[in-house]
Amino acid sequence: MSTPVVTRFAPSPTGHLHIGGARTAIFSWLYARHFNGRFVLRIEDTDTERSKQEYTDSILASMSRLGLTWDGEAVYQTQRFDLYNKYIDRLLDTGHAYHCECSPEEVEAMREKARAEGSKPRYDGRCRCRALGPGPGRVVRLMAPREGRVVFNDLFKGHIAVDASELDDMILRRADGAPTYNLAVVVDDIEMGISHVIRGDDHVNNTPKQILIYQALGAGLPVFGHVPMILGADKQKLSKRHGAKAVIDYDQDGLLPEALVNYLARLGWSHGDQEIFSMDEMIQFFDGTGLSASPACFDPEKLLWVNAQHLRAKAPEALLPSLLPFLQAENLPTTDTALILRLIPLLQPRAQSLLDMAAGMRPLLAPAASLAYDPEATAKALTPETRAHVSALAAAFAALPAFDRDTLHAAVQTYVETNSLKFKAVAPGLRVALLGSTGGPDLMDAMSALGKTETVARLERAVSL
RNA sequence: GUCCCCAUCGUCUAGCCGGCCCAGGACAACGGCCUUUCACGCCGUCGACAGGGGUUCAAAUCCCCUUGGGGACGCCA
Repeated sequence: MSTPVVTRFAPSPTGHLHIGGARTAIFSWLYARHFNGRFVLRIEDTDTERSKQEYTDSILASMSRLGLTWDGEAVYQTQRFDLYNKYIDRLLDTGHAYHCECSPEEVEAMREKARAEGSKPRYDGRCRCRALGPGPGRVVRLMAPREGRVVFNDLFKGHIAVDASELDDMILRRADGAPTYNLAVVVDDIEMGISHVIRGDDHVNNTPKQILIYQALGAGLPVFGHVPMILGADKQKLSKRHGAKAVIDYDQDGLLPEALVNYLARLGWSHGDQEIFSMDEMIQFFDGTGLSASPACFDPEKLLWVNAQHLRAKAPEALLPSLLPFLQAENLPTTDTALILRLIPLLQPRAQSLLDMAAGMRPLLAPAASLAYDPEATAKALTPETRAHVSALAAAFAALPAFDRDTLHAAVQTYVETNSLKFKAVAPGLRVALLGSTGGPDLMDAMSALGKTETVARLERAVSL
């Protein structure tokens, strides 16, 4: 009988969900889903200066977009101050916390001094034994043990130990009465029944401090798991400059949510040599093992490749809704969904993103009148001689009983043979006449998808220009 | 400065309770094949165990040191 797994994601709404946060959320979510546990959300909005409702909304929207479903309602820390105060009072009552009247300036001076002496900057605990009561300008501090070691076994990083002398009497309640981060987190994790605290690596140093609070409270410890950070391509901490974009930005780039999740999960985690995972496979395979202990560099190119794999694996019908906005952004007509559905398979092997795909559809979807003919390609491929071939072929196509790729191919083949030509003698002209340039999907596929009327019209129009 | 963590190809990684590894896969790069173009795909090339000490018959795998990297040291979260 093991305890149920409950994990959480606890963003502070001071910005949009960026990929680093998304990745820790992914691991936390995967862990809960893998063990059929619960995954809950907590909004750490106690920094009223920087927290904004629009960011909360944005973060929740990004989570949904990525498919990271959470259980129950999100919890807001600003609504639980009574709870935190109850715990702080309990700590005060049991002698595990005390009031301190040192000013921020005094504490800063202590830190300076410690730094100058070559030790870790910390509060020296001078108010510990003064038995001060509450009062203006006073904070509540934890009566932290001065000796011993705080040790824990990290789910991903293994054994971690910190000497108690490294930790100071951290503030639990600010002078304005508001609880501090570390206190609130511990109280919430206890109250919410979190079994596994899976969070970013930047919190490893908070963990020993928080463990001290658990111990002062006489509460049992959850399992802690710190997932390594993501670094930019230059190995520096990921920032806006290094491509640390928000999840919503990737929507605009035409990335599929499942591809982004796949890439982010695979960054730092592995399951043998497998690169491409469906959401279900990730849930099935992510059991907390296989996660690297070291930071990983974000690679936009591989992300794009992963996206391409997902793009190709997806059914055209499933792709259509996500593609439509990109076509509209390209000012392409989107009313003929049957046509777009026929076009999608032609572009799937040629596009890495929905953005690519929409751009690649331009020569096929744009009205023939607005088709751009590449001057160089036209000059080269549409000579008087090839124009005659295109013209003749257009006539032949018009008479075709069917318009599938095989029929078309046979028609071209017949034309080529009866005129003792090579396939290559007519193909480039046909292509430029049809699409305006030399690149793009298979000719027969393209013509078949466009249909007889449009194809013939395009060909005739091109030779008359 | 102090503390914590980390260290395999340019990047993500497999391997890490030692021998199957003159280190495997993927992205990128480069070359080729396929081909009506562009792609896809396929084949191949380039390319790494940070350095130094140990332990051992045997170390990428265990231990120590050095170096390098990251994180953290708030009345922010």
